[in-house]
Amino acid sequence: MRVSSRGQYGVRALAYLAARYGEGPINVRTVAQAERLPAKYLEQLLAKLRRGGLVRSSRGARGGVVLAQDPKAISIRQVVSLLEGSLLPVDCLKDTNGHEENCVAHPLWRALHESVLSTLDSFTLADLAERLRAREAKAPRGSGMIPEAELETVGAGSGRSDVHSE
Amino acid sequence: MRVSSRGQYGVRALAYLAARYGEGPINVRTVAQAERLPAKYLEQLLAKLRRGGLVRSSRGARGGVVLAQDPKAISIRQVVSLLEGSLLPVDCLKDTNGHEENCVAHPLWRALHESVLSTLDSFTLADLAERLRAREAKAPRGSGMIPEAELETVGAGSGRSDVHSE
DNA sequence: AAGTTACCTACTGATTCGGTGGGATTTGGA
DNA sequence: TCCAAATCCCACCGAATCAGTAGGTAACTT
Repeated sequence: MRVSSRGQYGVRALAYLAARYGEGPINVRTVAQAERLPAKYLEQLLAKLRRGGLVRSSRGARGGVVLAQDPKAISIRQVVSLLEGSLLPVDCLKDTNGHEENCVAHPLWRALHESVLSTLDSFTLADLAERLRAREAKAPRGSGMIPEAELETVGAGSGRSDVHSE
Repeated sequence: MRVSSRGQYGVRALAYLAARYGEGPINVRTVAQAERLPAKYLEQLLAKLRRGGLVRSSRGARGGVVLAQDPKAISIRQVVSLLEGSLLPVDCLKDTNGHEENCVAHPLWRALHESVLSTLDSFTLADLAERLRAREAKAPRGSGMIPEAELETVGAGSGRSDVHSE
């Protein structure tokens, strides 16, 4: 029941983009450095997310990557699902033709699957962006924690879904 | 977010044992044939489950494997957890020292983890055994005889306690 | 004693994971 | 116009995990 590094990296990268939503394109290397991720690998992950419609990109100088939608509108399920492929815990859930339940533990796996989807649906990029901004405000550069690239004023008005605010 | 074949095989095997709980040792080859699982592989899985205290075994002729507890008292979480190792979706949940949340998405992964555990806790081997018996009654193996002794319903509810922590 | 069964360890082919590397293409700016 | 910056695309690669096999040893029944 692991979430691979693809999923984790992707979530972190998009959370970073979400925290800067509205500021225009950010290039991949910047994201990679800020989140301490391998740049070329992240490039591939973002390409997948672009093909999945979650980000838009522009090439050439001053190009970069931007979220395709408002952070509030992007659930973690969308992100993880694109990077991880199917989230089905077992193959016997595959036949959605609705007739035969081939495996004995079918109700179990189905419950597990829906529980996972439901949880992943209940978080959005806006939730993570909020935490990320809070952390950046708390640990400005120089302190040992998270050296951040540039912390210019993040004035973007964030309407946040307050489901998971703590 | 896959459950490996180890986990699935183990659940099926224990469900089979659960459906025959109280009938004494059943040898591994029988279980393997009934559930269409590779015998030698299943042997390894059951060894793990034995070391984890979920089954007891006896060697030699007429030996075999038996559930160590009432099927109602064994949750699927225990089974999967033993075979799959840690069920933590990501490593940043590892430090249970309760103070530092190192990763930004920590609340997300924690919610995911608990949602998984909760679902896996809510099913027991007795649940699966019931379905298994129902299936066998409906489609008895045509040529080979799978001895289908009727079991009386196992005694009244023992609330399963959450012994298990990660 | 003989046969049956679980136990244990080692090995293995296939697949996935987690990246790297190198180029081609597009774009903005001097 | 030309260069630098950036994404895009694809091939490759070592390491780890997965899903078993194989074979011998120990214990138990008859």
